[in-house]
Formats: sequence, structure tokens, C-alpha cells
Amino acid sequence: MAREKVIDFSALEKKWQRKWESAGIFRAREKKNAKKFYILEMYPYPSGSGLHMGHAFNYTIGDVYARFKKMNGFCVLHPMGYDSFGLPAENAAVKAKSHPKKFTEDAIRNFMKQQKALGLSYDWSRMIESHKPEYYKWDQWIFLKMFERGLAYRKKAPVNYCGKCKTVLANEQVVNGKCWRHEDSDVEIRHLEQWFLKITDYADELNSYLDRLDGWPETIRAMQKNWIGKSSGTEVDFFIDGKKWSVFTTRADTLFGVTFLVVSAQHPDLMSLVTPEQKNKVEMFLKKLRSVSEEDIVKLDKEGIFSGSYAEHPLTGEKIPVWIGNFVVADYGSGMVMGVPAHDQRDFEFAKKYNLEIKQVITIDEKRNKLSELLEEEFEKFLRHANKNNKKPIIVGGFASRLIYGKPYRNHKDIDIFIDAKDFDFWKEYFVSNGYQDYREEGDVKRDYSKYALYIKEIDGVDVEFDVWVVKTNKKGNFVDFEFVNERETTIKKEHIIEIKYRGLLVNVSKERGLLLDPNQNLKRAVDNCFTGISAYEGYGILINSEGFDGLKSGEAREHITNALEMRKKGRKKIAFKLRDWLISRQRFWGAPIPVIYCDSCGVVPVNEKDLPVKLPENIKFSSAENPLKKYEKFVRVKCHKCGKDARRETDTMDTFIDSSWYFLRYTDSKNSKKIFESRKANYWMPIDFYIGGKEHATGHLIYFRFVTKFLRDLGLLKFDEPALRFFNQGMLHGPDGRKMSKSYGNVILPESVSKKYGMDSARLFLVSVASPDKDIDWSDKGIEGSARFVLRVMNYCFGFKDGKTNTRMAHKLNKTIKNVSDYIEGLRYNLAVISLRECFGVIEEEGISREDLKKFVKMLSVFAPHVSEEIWSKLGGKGFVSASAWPEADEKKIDEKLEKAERSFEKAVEDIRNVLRIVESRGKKAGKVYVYVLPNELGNYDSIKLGERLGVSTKVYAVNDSKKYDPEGKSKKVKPGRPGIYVE
RNA sequence: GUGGGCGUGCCGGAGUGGUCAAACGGGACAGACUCAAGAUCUGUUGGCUCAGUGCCUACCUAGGUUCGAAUCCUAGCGCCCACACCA
Repeated sequence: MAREKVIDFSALEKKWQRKWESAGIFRAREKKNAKKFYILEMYPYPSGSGLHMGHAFNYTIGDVYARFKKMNGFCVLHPMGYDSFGLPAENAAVKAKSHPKKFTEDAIRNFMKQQKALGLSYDWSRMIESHKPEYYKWDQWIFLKMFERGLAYRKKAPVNYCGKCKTVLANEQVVNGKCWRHEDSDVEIRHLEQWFLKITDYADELNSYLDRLDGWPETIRAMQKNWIGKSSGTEVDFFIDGKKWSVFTTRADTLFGVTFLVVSAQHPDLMSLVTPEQKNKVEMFLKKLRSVSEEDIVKLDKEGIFSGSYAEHPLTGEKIPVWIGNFVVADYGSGMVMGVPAHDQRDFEFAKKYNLEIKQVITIDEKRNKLSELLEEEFEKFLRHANKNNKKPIIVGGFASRLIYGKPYRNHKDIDIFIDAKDFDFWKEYFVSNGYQDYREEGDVKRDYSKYALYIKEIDGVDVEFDVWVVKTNKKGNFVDFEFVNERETTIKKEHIIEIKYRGLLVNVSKERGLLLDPNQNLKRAVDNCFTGISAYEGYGILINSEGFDGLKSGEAREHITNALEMRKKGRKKIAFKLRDWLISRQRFWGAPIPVIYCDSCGVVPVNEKDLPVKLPENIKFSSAENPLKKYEKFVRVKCHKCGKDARRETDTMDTFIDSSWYFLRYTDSKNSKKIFESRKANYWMPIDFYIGGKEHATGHLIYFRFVTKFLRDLGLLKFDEPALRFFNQGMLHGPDGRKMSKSYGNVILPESVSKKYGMDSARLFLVSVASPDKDIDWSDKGIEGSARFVLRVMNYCFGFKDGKTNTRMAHKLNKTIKNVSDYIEGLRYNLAVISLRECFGVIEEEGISREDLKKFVKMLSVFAPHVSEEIWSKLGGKGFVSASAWPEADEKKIDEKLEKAERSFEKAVEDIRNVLRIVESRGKKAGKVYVYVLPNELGNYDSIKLGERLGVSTKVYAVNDSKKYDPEGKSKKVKPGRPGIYVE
């Protein structure tokens, strides 16, 4: 019957969209006594092909949240804009022989229309477009400010050049050696003067502040950490012909194993190292390298050539040959590395290939294996004794070998244990009777030997040592060594003590101290590898062949060797980053011009701030893919404002990632023509409380926007350190075939067609209910039909609504739903929220509900299905917009878990009875009547009429103690709590 | 190689120590309504057993911890993503 009432969803949606807009309910306003909430989805590039369902998915996730927050009384800022500079528009313009501006603005108009049709709660009055001079003026302003502070600089650098785009690409734009837009185009290397932003000045902060971003997905944080790539090591100075060359290493402990140096084949000063005899060979080598494409370089064998020069080892003074290699990264560290073939696999291969010396300086301790076994044996013995006597000392450390008492390296293992004071003598007896020597030395005034003991036994030349510490518990219940009550080192927190089983024996250990007692993970594993001569040993160990440092462990040796270098002024501790400076020059038209001019007498001159923006010319012809600015005299020719002479304008434009690195700030004051933004406003709305976007920006945009925010903070414009508190990656919507939605696959789903057929609300509901929003999902016609069915059911019910009463079951369900849905939305588990709503509606249909309570349900539904909810709301006589109403509050008093339990047993009973009925019917009998026997106190849970309705058979319920009950087979004897007895006839 | 994630019933996907043979949706099957189809409603959907509430086998595989594991630990297999000659 529902079919006749075909609903014109498109009309209904348009109606409410218009009303929302004219009432301006989604305008963001600063209010003093309400909390603000800034929610943002990454602004899109307005592609010419328009918006597909994948975009809708993305925006719906934000929209649900924005609506939820608004209904919860927050001042919500939820803006939208367009990332409208960029290559595709320019390419399209070339093709269509028109101007990218026209093309872009058409696309924006189209995109906006489509977005509005989704019913998103944006404040459109703050819309921004990055290609507008009012906007990119501030890109240029930021550039000038960076230039002033030395953060924008020019450098000749090898850059990635795509022949198809005819432009330089940033590292992020190179995918497997190919252009990110042209999978078939190899990227070539060219050397050009380029503008860079010194993001590396912020590397340390960008790295360390990641720890504060606990609202970000772990994966993104990990990716950024990895990308920034902080590593601490040592910078070692090698002298070559009296000139200093610094080399970065994280393995200073292998310094004595250096048998050659390798400088990057891309190093700018490379030729100064090459001796005349080697010059020809080197040049041939370099020529050969250049003929190899970027991609193949990665796959290439390590290759190199001798430069002819020798360096002086900073500690031994030995002569070390300097090589040129293809495997050294030119712009990491100093572009030169030390070759330690014995302990680095790459160096090893290189040395084998060119017959260079391999000098081993690290050895593993052969005795360690045996040592471990021995120690474990002793430890087991100790534990057995403890278990037998009901003692449980706490193991806080040990199983480590170390240098003892300043003596030269000697095999030694120790175990630190914490014991109770009253066990002191007990353990003394044990150790002594097991052949341990009490090793407490007199004369150490710092220690009270009645509360500390040190038992050592020598077995096969190895010292096994138990350090016994008497401890007490402090106020917090933590364990503290008597002697060092105030020192953290000997305080063990009680929550770090865990009980584990070790070879069947119980033992308390301190988690924090990292004692590895898991049988699968003992020390043997760590020393399994040994130096075979077939490959390098890259692990740590004990130093040999290292002059005065022999016998030290790697970790200690690193410190000592660095200190030794430092004393001789030939090295120092250093922190290196993988992060490179941000190359922002693009040899393209459609971007913000870099505000710089070149004057023959003044050099590089920044444009005056008052002359901003440097506008892109509008009446310019596009004929080829090359930047037309270069040949556009009116743009290029300019007078130097310093000296008045003729000068040239920079024709490169800025990377579009500049635009997006601060756009979120502009939303807070998008119409300001005097300033980039009013600090007061930015500080009010920022930081973004909730930012939504794709994972692909993890090491691009999401680093840049942090960088620029920090920079603007340092200019004094902002009072916070990070742009976004919480970041969320939405999943990707695939086509019905499970493949990425793309025109070439022909699997693109358009919102328009979906809206017409099922309504946008059904689509929204479907998108968020398939899975949690961070998962990739496939579009499914069946799936949306399911959602549409639900929407229709709700509409039918509400449109024909007859006032009812909310009974206790209904009240319980409704209030529990309110509670759950609120929590689920807050935690972005929209799928579960929708399920709760569905379940709740099922109960509404069964039980009936009061008008006011139904409205509460509609409110919750409205964040997912705003249009139909408005329609229902108005039909139910709701005031104003449901979208502007207050989120319902759960009345905890009405939530009664007992009811739910009762319901569960009711359902179970229904199931049981059905089972019996089935059996009866399978025997050819027809069930006429069902008798149910329940415990007297459960009588209220089983309603005869309801049961009868569910079963389709007339049903009678008796209490077991009812003397008048009809029970010919004595089934009432089977009754248990929550389980009724059943008789069918 | 490094870092991160994941492996659940026919499918999508909930579920992180007992209340789990596993939410919810989809599909399939059966029934009701209908001349019929669609829509809608009801039920079934691991196996066995059966006047019931019982048993067995199950959450990639193998072990382990636990009174108890889809859930925790270890190892293995498989899949996905990102970075990748970073010294």
C-alpha cells in the first residue's frame, strides 16, 4: 500500500534546504557563553567532473557530527571552500583554449550546487576560493614574512621534472619514479634555481608535538614520525686534503671499522675530491648514472668509483680512500657516509664488489648463550625455593651483562630483586647454602648493609649475581628501596608489578624494567646471529680492534667514542632529520605568483607588502602546456622598487599546498581585506576541534598545515601550537564492483540519481551504516534499498501517527537509545548509532509512543536523515526546525536493565515454544493451545496476549503455584528462573 | 627492508576475557497477503539431537596463559597500506 504514496524526495529535500538557508540556521556566530566547535572537512579541489557519492560519504561524516554538536548547544563553525588552484584546471584550459579561471569558476558553481543538494549544514557565508586574489594575496604575504625571517630561500637543486606536466614535482608527487598524475611518465632530474621554505627549522617541534596529538589516528602520527625521521647520532669530521668533511652516523661504535668513505654522486662539491688521474673515469661514471631513470636507481646495484682522494681517520689518523657512490643520498646529513663494511650490509656489498678492506670491530659475546642458560638455571632454582616457601620476591631487573666495578670487561650477569625486610635472613641462608658469597664490601658508607645484600657465585668463570634490596611500600603503595627513598630509580610503581608464570613457577616482575622472562623470548634469540663473513653483522655487541675502546658494549662505546671525538674537536653529537625543506616553486601558471622580482643590481627583491597581491593576468593566451607567464611581457617586466631600474618578475607560482596550509584560519574571518585574519577571531575558533580528510595527506598537507600554523604563531598571530586537535580519516567509498570509483571503470555513482530514486537521506543513512566510517566500503544498490525501506517505514508511521502513551518498556528503550546514540556519535561509530535507532523504532512500532517522545526519536534521526526528519517534525507539530532543536537528554531513571533481561527471557521463551510447536507439527498434530508456566514473580514478564500474537496460537500463562492451572503432563515442574515450562495441545 | 593495520558465519560487518552459535544489514529459503509479480509482514539460515531449554564443531593456523578466549600472550601463514639505499 505504501507504493501509491510515492514520495518526491528531490522536492522535499529542496524545500528544506531552501528553508534552512533563508533562516540561516547554520551560520556560525561567536557567542560568549557557549562553547565553540570547529569542524572541518578538507576543502576539495573543484574538479570539472563534479561530485560523486564518494564526496557525499566524506561530507556526510562531518555533517552528522556538526549537526550533533549544534543540537548539543555548541557554537558550530562548519565551513566549506575550494582548493581551486592547480594543474587540472590549467590542463583543461589548454585543451579548451580558454582561461583556467573560467573553467575553475564554472566547476565551483557546479560543485557547490551539488554540495547544497546533499543537505550539508555548512555556513556558506564564509566560503573561500583559493584562486581569488583576495585569498592568494595572503599566500604571498606569508611568503614575504617567511622571506623576512630567512625561512624562504632560493637554492639550485636537483628536482623532479615531469615532461608531461612540464613542471617540477615535489617529492610527494613522485610515485615510484613516475609522475603522480601520469603513471606512464618517468620523472627526470633537472637542476634549477628553486624557492624553498625552511620547514626543517620546525622539524624538531613537528616531531615532538606529535605526542600531544592524541586525537589523531596512530597511523598518521606514525607516518609523520617516520617522514620527519629524527635520528640521533654523531657527526664525525674527516679531513681530506686539509678540508673538513663531516659525516653523520648513528653507529659511532663502529668508527674503527671505517675502511672507506662514500660521497653521493649527486653531491655539489663532488669534483673537488676528484684527483686529476681519476677525473676521466669519474666523469664517465657520472654520465652513466644520469642515463638511468629515477625509478631504476632504486633497483640498481651499489656502484661507485674511487675519487683518488684519501681522508684522515679522526682517531687513528689512518688514510681512508674516498669513493663516489650511487647509493648515498645527497641531501641527508652531509651527503657523505662512512663505510663500515663489517657492520653495514650496504657497505659490505660495496666493499666486496670493489675489494675494499673489511675490518671487524664488533663481536658478539660467544659466552652469552651459555651465560643465559646458566643464569636461567640459577634463577629457576631460586624461584622454586621461593614458591616452595610461599615467598614472592619482586624481580625488578637483570639478565643484563655489564661492566662491573670499573674493571675491564668480564662476564657477569645479575638479577635485582626486591624483598620484604622480614625475608632478609631467609634469603641469606638460601644463597649462602647454595655456594654464593656474600659480597657486601665494607667501607661503602652510602649503604646500610643490613638492608642490602649482594650474592655472587662464580660458575665456569662467570659471575652470577643476585642483588637483594629490602624495600618498603610508600603511601601510594609503591615499592621503595630503604636507602633511596627519594630517588625515582629505585621506586617501582605497584601497577607495574605483574605476576607471571615462568617454567611453571610464579613470580612477580616489574613490567617497567623490561625483564624478559617469557620462555619464547629469552636472550638466546638475541645472540643467535653471529658474524659469518657472508654478510655484515649489523647488531650490537662488544668492541674489538678499537684501540682503547675494546671490550665496551656498543651503547657505551657510542658515548665514549663521541666524547673522545668531541675532546679532539673532531666530532659531536648530532640530530639528523629525514625531513627536507619544502620546495614550493612551480613552473606553472595557475597558482599564486611568488612575490619576488629579480633586479640586475639589487638581486632578489621581495615585492613590497603594500603592492600585494601580485595578480595573475586574466587576458592571457594558453597555447601550450608551458607556463605562459614566462612570455607575457606585461607581467614579467617591472621596475625594481629599490633602484628603479628594469627588473624581471618571478614567473614561478606557488605549490597549491601553500593555499591549503592556512585556509582553515581564513574561515574564521574570511572577508577580511586588511589582514590575513583577525587574531581574536582565529583564536576564538581555532584550533579545529575535528578535522576530517583522507590518509593520502598524511605526509603532505597534514605536515604543512602544522608548519604554517606554528610559523604564524611565531609571528604572534596565534596563541596555540597545533591546528587540529582531532583528526579523522574517513574510509573510501568504492563502486559497486569494489573498485575505486572512477570514470574509467564506469562505476561512478552520482548523488543526483540516488537522490531521485531513494532520497538523499536514505543514501546518507546507508553510507554511515554499512561499517564504521573509517573503513573503506563498497556502494551497494541492495544496501541503499534497505536504508530506504527503513526511512519509508518511519515516514509512514509518523505521517499517520496516532498519539499514544509511552509505556515503561518504550521509555526504557527510548532513553537507552538516547544514551547509546549520543555515545556512538561522539565516538564516530555511526553504524552502531543507526542500528540503535532501528531497534528503537522497532519498539515504537510495537508499543506505541507519546508525541513528545516520538519527537525525541526524530531529533536523533535528523542528524542522519535531516530532510525527512524536518518534514516529520513539522507534521508532528514541532516548533521551528528539528535541525535547530536541542538534542534529547536521556533520563537515566527510566533505563531499567531488568526490563531488558525480562525481554530477553521472553524472546527465549518464544523461541522455545516455537521449537516445541515445530516438533508437534512435524508429528502431524495441529497445535490448538499453548500453556506456559512461570515463577510467580516473573508472571509480569509473560503476557498471554503478547505471546499469543507472536506465536499465532492462543496462549495461556499460569504461575506455577496456581492451583487452578491446567497441566496434564506436569510440565510446570520444568520451570526454572527465566525459563518457563511449556505444554502444547 | 622499516613502520602501521587487518584476518569473524553465504556476503558486508559488530563484537575486545564469561551474559556468544556471535548484534545489525544484505542475500538465500519457507510461509502469509495477492489471480500473479512487486512491495509488505512472519519465520528459518553451523551440525546433530529432540516436547524444548542438551551435545558437538566453530571467529586464519599452531601453541600458551586462564576456572573460562573470537577477545590476552608467542610463533607461523595470508592480506592491505605507507615510507623506502636516511648511514
